[in-house]
Amino acid sequence: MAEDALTRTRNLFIRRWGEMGATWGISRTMAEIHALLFLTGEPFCTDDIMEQLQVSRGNASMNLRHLVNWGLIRRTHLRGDRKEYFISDLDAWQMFETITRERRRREVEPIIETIDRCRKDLATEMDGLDADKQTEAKRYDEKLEDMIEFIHAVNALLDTVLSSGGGKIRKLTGALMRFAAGVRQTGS
Amino acid sequence: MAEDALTRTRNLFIRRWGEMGATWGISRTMAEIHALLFLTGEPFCTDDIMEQLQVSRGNASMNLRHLVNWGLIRRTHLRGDRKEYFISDLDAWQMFETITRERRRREVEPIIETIDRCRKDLATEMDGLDADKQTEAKRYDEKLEDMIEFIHAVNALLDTVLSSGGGKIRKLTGALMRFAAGVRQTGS
DNA sequence: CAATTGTTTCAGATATTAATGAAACCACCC
DNA sequence: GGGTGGTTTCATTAATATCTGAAACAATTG
Repeated sequence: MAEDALTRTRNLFIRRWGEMGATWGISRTMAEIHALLFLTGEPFCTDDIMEQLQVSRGNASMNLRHLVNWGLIRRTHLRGDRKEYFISDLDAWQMFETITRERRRREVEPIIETIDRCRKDLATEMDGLDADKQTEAKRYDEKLEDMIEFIHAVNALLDTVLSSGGGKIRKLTGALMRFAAGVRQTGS
Repeated sequence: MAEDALTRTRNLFIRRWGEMGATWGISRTMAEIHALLFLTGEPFCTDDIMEQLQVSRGNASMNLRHLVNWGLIRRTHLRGDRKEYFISDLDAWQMFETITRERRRREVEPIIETIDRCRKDLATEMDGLDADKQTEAKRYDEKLEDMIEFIHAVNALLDTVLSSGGGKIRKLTGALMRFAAGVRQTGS
């Protein structure tokens, strides 16, 4: 039947997107709403979403708000209509950028702070420890330093990729691959 | 007191690591066990872990198994001791690689399949649709194509980074940054 | 300013997920 | 084969996260 191919595609995509979101820290409904808006590119109002996804008003409202806070969708209005509509007009790369920045701020920054604090803590108390403990403390510190370095390296890499924008990603990857090949040949 | 700096550091790190894991799809206990093994680098048996983290035998056993399945820790034995011990001897980069590969296999592959299926579905039914629907279908397809391209680009980038190994990351990032700067100047 | 339309909140209900602990299991040794 | 030390399973319980729906709230209109 004519309409089914579209609807089926939409629903399948929405369901999977929702599941995927769930394995990340994003609630299923939130991911599904996003999928719906992203895929259609059209403005939807709260009632549309309630009907399409069969969720309650409260649920729809909450998750729409979260999505707006994340910067993944935005409010909009249709002329001649009092209702608020929501729309997703970011492309995949912009979405990635938004999510990355948000998660970094919410999750990575705190762990960096924690590690720094742990290391300071260790350093200040180092003197008071006997030899065995000092060795152990040193081992901890090395691990923590490694971790910090790793995080910084990934951050730097991400910044570079993000700031270069989606349009250039293929060029970047190409360059990177060539470079990596070079590094591998000449050794570290 | 002498012992406290070590213990405090350890516990703080473990707690945070656990929380962080929880916001990813990793259960708190699993992340905490991993943090404990990672930070100390020492072999622990099930009973050690039960005591250190105050969890039940079943919980410890289950999560140890998961960690082994993920490839993040491995079983080992101490001579003269029948018990099984567990150890984490991967560095941050190896961990990243392991987790990335695992998550890609478990979460990204399925969504690629879904999208491909959606697009095939759309393509085969395209002819039967009237003009409006065709336009809409086309729009869906474009979105899906974008998404696929994005995923492939990220995969390629990740492969490059992963295959180059942790030791070379700084060189890679440096090269990438220089290149990105070049691209930005000359335009896409 | 009352009626209408639309949005947000929140206490309680529901569903999902993780943890417990006792029992079953396994492998080895004597 | 039976005892011992160790590991795994799984039904039950506990904790979390999520969703609902009705009520409170805001804004707009006639």
